Amino acid sequence: MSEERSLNFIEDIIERDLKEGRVKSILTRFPPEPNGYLHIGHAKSICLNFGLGIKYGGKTNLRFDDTNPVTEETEYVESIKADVRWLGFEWANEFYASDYFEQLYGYAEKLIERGLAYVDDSTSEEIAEQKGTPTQPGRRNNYAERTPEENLQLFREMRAGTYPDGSKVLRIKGDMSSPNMLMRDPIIYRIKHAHHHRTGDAWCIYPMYDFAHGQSDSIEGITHSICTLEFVPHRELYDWLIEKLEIFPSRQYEFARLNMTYTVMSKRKLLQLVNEGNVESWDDPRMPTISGMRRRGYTAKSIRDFCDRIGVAKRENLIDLGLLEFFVREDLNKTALRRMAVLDPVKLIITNYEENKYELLPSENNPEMPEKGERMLHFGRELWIEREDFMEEASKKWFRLAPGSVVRLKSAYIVRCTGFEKDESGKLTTVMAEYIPESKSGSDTSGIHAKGTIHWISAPHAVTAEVRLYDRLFRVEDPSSEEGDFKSYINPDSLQIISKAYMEPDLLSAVPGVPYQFLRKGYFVLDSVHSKENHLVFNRTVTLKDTWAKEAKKG
RNA sequence: UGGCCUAUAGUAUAAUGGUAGUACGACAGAUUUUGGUUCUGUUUGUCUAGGUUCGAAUCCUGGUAGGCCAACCA
Repeated sequence: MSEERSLNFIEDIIERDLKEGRVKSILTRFPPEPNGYLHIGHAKSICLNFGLGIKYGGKTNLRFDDTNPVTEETEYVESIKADVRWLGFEWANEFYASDYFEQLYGYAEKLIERGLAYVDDSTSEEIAEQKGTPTQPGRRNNYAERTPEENLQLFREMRAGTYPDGSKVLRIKGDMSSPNMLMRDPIIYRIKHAHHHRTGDAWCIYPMYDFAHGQSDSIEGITHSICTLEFVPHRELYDWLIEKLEIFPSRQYEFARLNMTYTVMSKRKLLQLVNEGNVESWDDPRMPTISGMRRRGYTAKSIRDFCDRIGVAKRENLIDLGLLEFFVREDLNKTALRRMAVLDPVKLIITNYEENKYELLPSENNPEMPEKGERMLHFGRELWIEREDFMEEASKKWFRLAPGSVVRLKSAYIVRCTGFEKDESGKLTTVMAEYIPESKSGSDTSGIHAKGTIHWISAPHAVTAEVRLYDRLFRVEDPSSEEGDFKSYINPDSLQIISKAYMEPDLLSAVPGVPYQFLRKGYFVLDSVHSKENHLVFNRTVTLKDTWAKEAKKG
């Protein structure tokens, strides 16, 4: 799989750092905020960070960036850990920014003592107003004149809980006329009398991202701190703080985040879809979340291969959902057991086959893996076939059933269609055919060539199950870039429920996570949420490539 | 109207001053008891204008286009 490929720009940097001895070994980290579920964009970051650790014989930490107690929950921590593990990665250490609160507080006092930070009593509106604009410099207020002693006392009182939320902040004494807005005296501590999922009520002041992330990197000795492009402006502050604090010089590098067609990739928007009931949950199989994809039947390998292939660069991108599907099919084709299932059933009567007689016919479990063996299928007079496999008036390109046509029933006999019946409304109810006894699969002596092969299931032996077919969540390629509310571009037909499909009886023993290919219909997996012992529910992971559908569309 | 980041086939990504390549897609064909798989072939590209150089996708300058930055979010 991993044939030699050229390096991405981060690998270039790492190889140079290793070669020139700037670092002896590398240490990366995956640093999610536990305020939501991980999505495929995070998978790119996970594969990058952990992949680099593995590739260069280094290590990777999992660090929760839990500096904002009001948005973070233990539930998210657990789901994130499960998702990273499921993707196939193991972290060297599990850390939390909150582990470092005491140390970070010490750093802050150090800055105050050196006159590099001050306590500001302004409101957030005043601070914003004084900040200026990208084209106009900001101005500093009188609070910036406070002495280190004064600041130290105020900051200690902030920590002690003397002041209410929003009444004071600690700011860096930066450069109010910097073209980089982030350097204009950024806030590094704010007062929040809130319960933290790990530190409980021990703290009422919390560090901001810029005073936690880089410092955590340094504390852990992270050599290469890899983040997404929107943090580019933060790098100047990241480096400034390392220099002033005289701590381990981690370095930040930025890459372009993943965007994919027909979905959205921001936690805020995904949360909205969940909260407003557009999807069932974070792990709805239509969601671009890791948990949603897992439930849908995407494999960890296919996601890793995808992340590998899309590469790492600094250019904005919008990747075709079809590429992910390609890797899903590629993996599943090799591993999924073949089964027959009829989703939209119509009776097929083999008129010259004896009533109440059945025979058992073998069929391969996976043509890609002969060692997976065969299972036996019941064949008899009454079968279920797919409604779309019959056409009353067919063109010469039609290989399936039509009056007079000849097709192979997969792993069974060749049949010749002799007739059909419709109900009063004109809906097809039954197809009639005669089988050719000497055309039996494996020992075909009929000399007849059938152009098409269709799947089927013995009517008396079939079990029923619910099947859920999914389509893209949005009607447009890039919902976030369209006019107006992104939710107005939701695809109303993203979920189709088939309440009664017929399938092979051994599917009764299916378990979530084990993929099947329903012949000619796609890859399916048992749904981990809705499936019950007496009510099977299968999710369609992805369709098979369908060149016929494309041909038919051409007219 | 400031600063920063970016620009290579339809979509991604490589070529690190020296033959523009790879994957997906599309198209055509072969194989096939899944209109699947597999195999073969074809197709399409360096944003623009200058400059440096024997030689530029690559370096420089201007332009154009897209993205990011004015949260007590991360």
